[in-house]
Amino acid sequence: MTDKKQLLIEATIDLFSRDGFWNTTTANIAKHAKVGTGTLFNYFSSKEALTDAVYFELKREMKSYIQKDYTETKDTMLNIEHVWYHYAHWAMEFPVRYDLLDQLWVSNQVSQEVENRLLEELKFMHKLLADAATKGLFGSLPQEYATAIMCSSMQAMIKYAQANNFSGDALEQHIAIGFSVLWNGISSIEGN
Amino acid sequence: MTDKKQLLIEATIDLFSRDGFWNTTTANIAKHAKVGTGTLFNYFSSKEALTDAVYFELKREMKSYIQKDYTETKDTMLNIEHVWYHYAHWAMEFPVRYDLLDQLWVSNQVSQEVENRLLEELKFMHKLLADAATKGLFGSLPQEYATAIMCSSMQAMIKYAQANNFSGDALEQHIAIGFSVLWNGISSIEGN
DNA sequence: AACCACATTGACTGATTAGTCAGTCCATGA
DNA sequence: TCATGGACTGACTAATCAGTCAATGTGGTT
Repeated sequence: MTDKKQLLIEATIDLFSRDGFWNTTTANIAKHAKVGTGTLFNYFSSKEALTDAVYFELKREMKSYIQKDYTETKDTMLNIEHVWYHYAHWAMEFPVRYDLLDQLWVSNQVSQEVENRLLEELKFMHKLLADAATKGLFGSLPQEYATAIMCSSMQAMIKYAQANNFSGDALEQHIAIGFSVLWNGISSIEGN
Repeated sequence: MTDKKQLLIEATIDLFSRDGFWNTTTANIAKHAKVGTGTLFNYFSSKEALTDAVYFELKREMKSYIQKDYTETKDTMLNIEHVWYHYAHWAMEFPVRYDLLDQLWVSNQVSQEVENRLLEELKFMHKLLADAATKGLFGSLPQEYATAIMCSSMQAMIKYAQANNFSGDALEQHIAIGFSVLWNGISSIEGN
């Protein structure tokens, strides 16, 4: 990854997360990266391509952070809890990056092609969910629905933690409680 | 409410939900409402004012739908369940409106002034949550966090129902299961 | 008919934007 | 010292948009 390319991605992260995709001009991104506007288009063919690159970079970083210290155990719940903890910590450590990831995910700025490439990249997380479903940890809930509930619970948990500036023990406890609410909720549903 | 005003709001709902706020031009809205572009600005001082009006209208409709057949009981959980059911049914009956409400809520297109006016309008729902917190139904969870979890669970439940085109008994069951997951999760947390 | 008040219109404007391109700069090597 | 190629630049362009306004249409009153 070129120096300038990384500079442009960092500038984009800053401006997108601060002003949003639609209020950020390519000229401004170049200015913040301290390069000419033309340079941006040497590295990225369009604003969309730049957005894709930013999204990919953020998800890749998030994945690396989660996989750090990750060793799969036989207890699938523990594995999922690991992901829950590390995702939350990543979000609290890099709030700007987390907010932008959330923003790009909710809006539809990211191309299908990048989403597909990320399926490959994040395979271990999908495998985790498939394991849980196979083992009956989701009761009668379809795997996709259980996953959706997990994602939205995570979002709510992190947002509240950010809003209240949790750190240290208070943060740890909040993350743990959030996981309990989720897991107790899901496992309260009986299988067929 | 004038005829043309309502026409413009309906056109805006259609186009915003289909193409998004940023890809919808005022000229296009006017065209879809079959009025001149100038007319739009006779009724709404700006695109932002129009957006505010749309958001207010949608929330007002949603509230009316929920309050239909609503009689407060002493069992706060039942009251909340009523809201859960009716909100879900509103979303399934008016998916375009629900999607747009969600979109406007996530993005920051709506002015603070309208949000404040809506606090008044939706007071009965906030009272419901305050009651639940007072009665200890949220255990040791702060009311704001419990509320956030409810909102995100609702979002996930509705999105899944829409994606799978649930209707009839399947829909009823899905809504009920969604509430169980939420409520069992929340009430699994002990009070202090 | 004549008049008026006001609703409606759409061509127009000024501002803004993604993307271009002719030219500059500079490191390398002969 | 000069030539070469490619990285870099920012003024520029074509397109787009929110919002304006002078002209036109309309319904009511005398």
